[in-house]
Amino acid sequence: MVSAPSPLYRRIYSVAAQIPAGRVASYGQIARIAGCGARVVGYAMAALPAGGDIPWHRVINSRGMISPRADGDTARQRRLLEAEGLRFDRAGRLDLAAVGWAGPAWDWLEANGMAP
DNA sequence: CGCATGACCCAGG
DNA sequence: GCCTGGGCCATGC
Repeated sequence: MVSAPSPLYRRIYSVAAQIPAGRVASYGQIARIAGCGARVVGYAMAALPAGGDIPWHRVINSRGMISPRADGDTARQRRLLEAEGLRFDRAGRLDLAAVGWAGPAWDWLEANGMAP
């Protein structure tokens, strides 16, 4: 048996579950919505059960990079994101302005009716 | 209840 | 652009 996550963790998971495919959100962004510290979001992700329905791979740090995970398998997260059409630059970073959840560039496109 | 740990963030040099 | 130090706060022993 597995013990149920705390209410705070469920809020964090609930927020993460709403990130659309093809976009990413930072820990701090989720933390602000869930009402907790950014560090707690990372802690919640580390405690996430494998095989769940939470798109944990769409959660990255504020620099647009994949944070070193407890499992150490950052390559898997990168493959999952690339499978959704995301592109990493030479430094292994994503363009948050373009693919960030409600990023400025995306907002501009929507405001002008140019969003896909 | 104190202490250590951690998939973070921001400001400064 | 990189590295450093401080702040953040829940969880487990």
